[in-house]
Amino acid sequence: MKPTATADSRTSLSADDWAEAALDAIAVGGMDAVAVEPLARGLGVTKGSFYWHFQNRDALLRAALQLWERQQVDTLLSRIDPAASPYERIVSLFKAANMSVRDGRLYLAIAAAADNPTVQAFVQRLSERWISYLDESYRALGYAGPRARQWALFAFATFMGNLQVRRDTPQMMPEGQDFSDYVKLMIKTLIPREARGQGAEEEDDHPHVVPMRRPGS
Amino acid sequence: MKPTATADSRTSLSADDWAEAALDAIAVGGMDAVAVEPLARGLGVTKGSFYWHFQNRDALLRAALQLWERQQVDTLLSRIDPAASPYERIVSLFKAANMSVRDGRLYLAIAAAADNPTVQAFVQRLSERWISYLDESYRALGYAGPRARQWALFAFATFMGNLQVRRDTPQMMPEGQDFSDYVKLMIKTLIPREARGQGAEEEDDHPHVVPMRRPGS
DNA sequence: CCCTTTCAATACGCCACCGTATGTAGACTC
DNA sequence: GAGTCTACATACGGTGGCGTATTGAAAGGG
Repeated sequence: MKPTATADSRTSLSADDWAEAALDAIAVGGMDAVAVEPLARGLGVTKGSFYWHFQNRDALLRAALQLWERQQVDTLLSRIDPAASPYERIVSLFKAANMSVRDGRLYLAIAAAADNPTVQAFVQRLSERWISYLDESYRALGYAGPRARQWALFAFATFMGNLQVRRDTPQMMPEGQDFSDYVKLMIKTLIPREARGQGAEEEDDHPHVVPMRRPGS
Repeated sequence: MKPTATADSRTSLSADDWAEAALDAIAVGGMDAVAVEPLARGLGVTKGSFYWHFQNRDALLRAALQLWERQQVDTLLSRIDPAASPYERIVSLFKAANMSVRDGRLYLAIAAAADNPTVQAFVQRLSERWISYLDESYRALGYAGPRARQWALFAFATFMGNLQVRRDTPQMMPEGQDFSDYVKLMIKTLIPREARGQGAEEEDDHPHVVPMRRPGS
């Protein structure tokens, strides 16, 4: 697992160690926590070390964001089990979003700084990836283009919103069985019907969610 | 519309002017933008003025948050038309959430600082209010206690997520008719069935799809 | 007219962080 | 065992924001 460059590690630091420390700092204190001297203190060195590895603060930020993007893409790719049904893929994505508290905070903190030109491209690429992944899953569920995109955005927004609620008002989140029910409700609502593996290939305007009889009015 | 204390206003400032300026700054630059000297510059004065109206920066923050809370409660109360159906109330809440870009950014920025002890109480009270409002609406739609609460949280999270997407990756948001369809999809999905309110205008091309039926039917 | 009150300008010390310049201990090189 | 490269430490100047202390000016009140 590598020393991870904790303060007691006596081996010398690498640029990646700084980037990881920066991500940890972002998850806790937001983008402004990427400050050279505090990070150096946390790593048990002085900024003399930092300016050997990086040209300036922004270079560290870019390195951290690249590391973040790689990690995000990895977790996304790890969800792509080719044998899995679209339903399973969306569900596992949903559960991944609720898994690591740190990663959630990290995502939110970075996204919140999307007005920063250094950050913008990363956030856009990542968001696009997630939404595209969802989009494809919904297409595989039989939804036509625009509809699939709408469902994908809907699901993505719900993911993000849950991250937020968990971060900002965790006491609002139900616990235990109630939480399970909550998640199940969202999953059932966001993935209507076709839990079955085979993707329909219909070209209709709206979800071809056939086997639902109309409400008898 | 009151002078709003723009830089050219020659009348002397009030504490409320500072609080409003602080809210504007938060909406644009986050909590850290509540900085005495920059705000003073924006108002066309020096911090000599500020420290006459406030004891310190945190006092301004509290004043701004109180102003924010009042405004939020007002917009919430303005949604409570006693004659409106629960359906209409949720819909109008949903549309209110998509209305003012500034207010959205404001909410997100403040919520993101919920770890700050000064901010925490405000965010919790406000979130609780919104969720309770949704909760009651869902109860009025016939959902039992835990279920109504789950739907309320679900809807709230979706609201927040949409705010985020609009702030961080606005180009992901559909536009024009596609956006309308997107909103309609969310509304139809989040408010299942009981569109009893006669004000519900459904000029939709296909019959109202029943999103889900109780399991084990 | 003076005097108080209100609102603001100016000047100061303090701290945190950025970036640079330079020093330096250890390893490695031959 | 002198040179060189690596990975830091130290010291310095600069910037931006906080808070305080002091001064100033205009308005209204007696």
